[in-house]
Amino acid sequence: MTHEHCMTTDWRSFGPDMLTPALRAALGVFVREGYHGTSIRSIAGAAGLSVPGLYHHHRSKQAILDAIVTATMTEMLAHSHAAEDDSDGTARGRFDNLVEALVRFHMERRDHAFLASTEMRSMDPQVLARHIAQRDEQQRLLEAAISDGVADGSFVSAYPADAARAVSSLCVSIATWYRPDGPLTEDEVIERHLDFARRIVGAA
Amino acid sequence: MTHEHCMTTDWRSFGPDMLTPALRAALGVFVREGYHGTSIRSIAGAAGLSVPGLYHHHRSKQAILDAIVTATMTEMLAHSHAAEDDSDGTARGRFDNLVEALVRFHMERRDHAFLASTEMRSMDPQVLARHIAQRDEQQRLLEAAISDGVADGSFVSAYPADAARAVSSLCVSIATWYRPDGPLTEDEVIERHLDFARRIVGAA
Amino acid sequence: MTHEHCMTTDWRSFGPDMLTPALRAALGVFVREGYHGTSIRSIAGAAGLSVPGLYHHHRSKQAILDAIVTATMTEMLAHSHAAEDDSDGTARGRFDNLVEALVRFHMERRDHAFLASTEMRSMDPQVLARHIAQRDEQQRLLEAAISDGVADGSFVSAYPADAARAVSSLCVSIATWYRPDGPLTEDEVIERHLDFARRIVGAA
Amino acid sequence: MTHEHCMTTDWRSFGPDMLTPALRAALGVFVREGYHGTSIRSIAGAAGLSVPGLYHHHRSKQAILDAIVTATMTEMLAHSHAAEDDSDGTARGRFDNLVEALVRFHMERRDHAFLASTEMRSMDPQVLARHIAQRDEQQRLLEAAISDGVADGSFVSAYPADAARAVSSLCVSIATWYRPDGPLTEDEVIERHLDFARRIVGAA
DNA sequence: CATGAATGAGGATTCATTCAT
DNA sequence: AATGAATGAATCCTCATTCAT
Repeated sequence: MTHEHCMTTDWRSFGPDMLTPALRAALGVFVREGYHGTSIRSIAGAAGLSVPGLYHHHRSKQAILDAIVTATMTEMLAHSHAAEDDSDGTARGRFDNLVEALVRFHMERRDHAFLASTEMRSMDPQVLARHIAQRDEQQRLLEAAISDGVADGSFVSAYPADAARAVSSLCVSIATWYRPDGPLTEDEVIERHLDFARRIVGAA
Repeated sequence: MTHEHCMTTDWRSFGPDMLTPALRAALGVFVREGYHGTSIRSIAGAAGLSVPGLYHHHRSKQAILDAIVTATMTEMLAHSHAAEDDSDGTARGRFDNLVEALVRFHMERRDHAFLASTEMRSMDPQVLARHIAQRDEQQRLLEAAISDGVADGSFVSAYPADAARAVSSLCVSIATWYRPDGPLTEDEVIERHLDFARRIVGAA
Repeated sequence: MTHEHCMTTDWRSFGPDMLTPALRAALGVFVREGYHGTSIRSIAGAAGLSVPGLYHHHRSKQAILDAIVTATMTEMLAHSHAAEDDSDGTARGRFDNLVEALVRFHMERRDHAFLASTEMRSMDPQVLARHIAQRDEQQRLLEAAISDGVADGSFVSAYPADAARAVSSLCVSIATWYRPDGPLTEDEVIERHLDFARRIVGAA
Repeated sequence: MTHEHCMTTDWRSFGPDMLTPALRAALGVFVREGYHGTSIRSIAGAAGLSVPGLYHHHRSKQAILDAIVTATMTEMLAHSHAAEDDSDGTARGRFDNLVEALVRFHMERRDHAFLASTEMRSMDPQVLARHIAQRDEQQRLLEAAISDGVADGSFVSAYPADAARAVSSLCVSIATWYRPDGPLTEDEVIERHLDFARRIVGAA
């Protein structure tokens, strides 16, 4: 299965994110205090910048949120596409890779994913619209793999769309509780959630 | 299975919640704008009170959040206990009823549950501690049913604790997307999520 | 020396003041927190009354201050007049008694005197005017005794009015530091300040 | 008598104080209305600043009080030390200079001194502690001069510590009534209070 | 890019006071 | 006289944002 997306083989590994230091600092504060609980001054402080210095890089607080969320969703989609492209092309292969990519992303980009799923109500309409569009694209990948699997008999589900949402919700929720220094290794989390996901779709 | 809990048969039905009008108004604004995005003025406005009128009933914004969250978690636990008490006592019966109770609660008390799971970072340490204690009690009910089911062969799961968290996350996420006027009826949501939950724990 | 004032022989002894319990409670809070730093609610609390209960007795916060200050100054003047009436009528005798009365008053009615001298800037013009009138009457008693003493050679002072103010200031300042449980007994304080006062006016 | 203190010869003259315009404006309002009776808005208005403009310079209302009081006490101590250093070293010389310095300070820095002695109950514990420490240092200078004078026979007093407090109170009270446009010139006030002070300590 | 200064608008909270009961 | 409920105005302080340097 080939595609126009890059990163075909690298979707399992995560380097540093694509955020500028200022955005990374903002992310940390946003996650800890919430968007509205965060002041521009505390972002600037965390970034080691003066307030006007921060404004030199970003037009507004909302633009900072936008930049983080967009970069996050873009990276998540890139990993998902790469994972699917890297699969054997079967419904089961695509599903497994998509789930693994989602699980990995919500561990490796825990804060990013948490912010994106948690601050939707703080996004300006335009920003929110773009975010939802990207989230929906992600959702469609999963739904397609499940529907195809149901069609060819690999999966057994009476309501594939709901199953897709359930699997997706499950993966997203990982960002809520996973800690790198917690009791579970990354591989254990992947293994268990792949198991849960396969069960939800009734994989043989 | 009988118990000291009340509401033994009523756990499937939900009347109006136990919130005062002011708290109910606050809940609405909190859900729409977030705790920090909500001003006391807008709460008072939504409640049809003047600002000092609101303060007459509640000591602070945080106390309002506390009152809502505590009432919510208390009601959720009451329903869960009643559901379990109302079961046939088998692991499967207890699990089914607990899941159904959770699903119902996250539909019928969508805003309440959404707020409780979404504003943990806005809670003062003391409030947060009580919230977590109640959430943990809920989680233990589910875990016990699953573990018992695994022990007696009703369920098949290599990691019951993680399965309990997965089922719980799934139910909680319902509050994120369910709408009473959406495409799915309550009964459909219950049926499908019971199905997902049973699959996750490998019910026969 | 006889006069129309009562309490001729009792000016050395102080029973409970003439304040109602509510006013006494208010006095305590005013002294501790200052007039503007004190809320009606804290006065009501200290008095064991509800807020409307307090308003039943007193028209406003300012009326409370007025009642305390007026009662205080009236009592002080009564003691001063009684002390003078009780003297042998000589300049020296009147001066000694007046100073002793002042010193006693600023120890026995410490809070009252402290408030009266400290919250002049918080008094409404009308209240302030009455307060100043009473303070001036007090001052005149002292000045007259000193002037008479200078005239008859009992005292030696080139500027009796300034000496009167100095003696008065000295007595008033006692309310700032004197504590009943402090190192000095009342009699010691009286003895020493009588000494200082006599020296200031150059008593033989 | 030489010392490490500066201003050895200048202790009789007062230029503009060391306060910033904002602090000077605050001082005026504080003296007129009292600390608790003064709003940040009125300080900002008096200073020709917006409210946040004022906060740009000072962290809080209490910090403004602190800055004024600390500057005041520091200047008073500097003048007292300089006055003592400038004396002939005898108990009488030191006493005279200290009293003159105190009297001058309470005329030239009337508002400053009035605020410092009047708003002690409005100071936060930390601020209050520093203020008291500086006030005590001032008091010790006076006490030492008096004790030395009693020891060498220059003064006659049975209770030097109380005499020191009396002299000090007398000087402080000047800030309460002195007005530059009043009936007494500075020199007259100095002359008279030096006379009172010397009499209190029984100077020959 | 940093600094320092500035601001209108708004944040949560409390004020003195009133009134129906 | 007490209670509970209410309120307009004001409290201290912080917000996101801007501009001159």
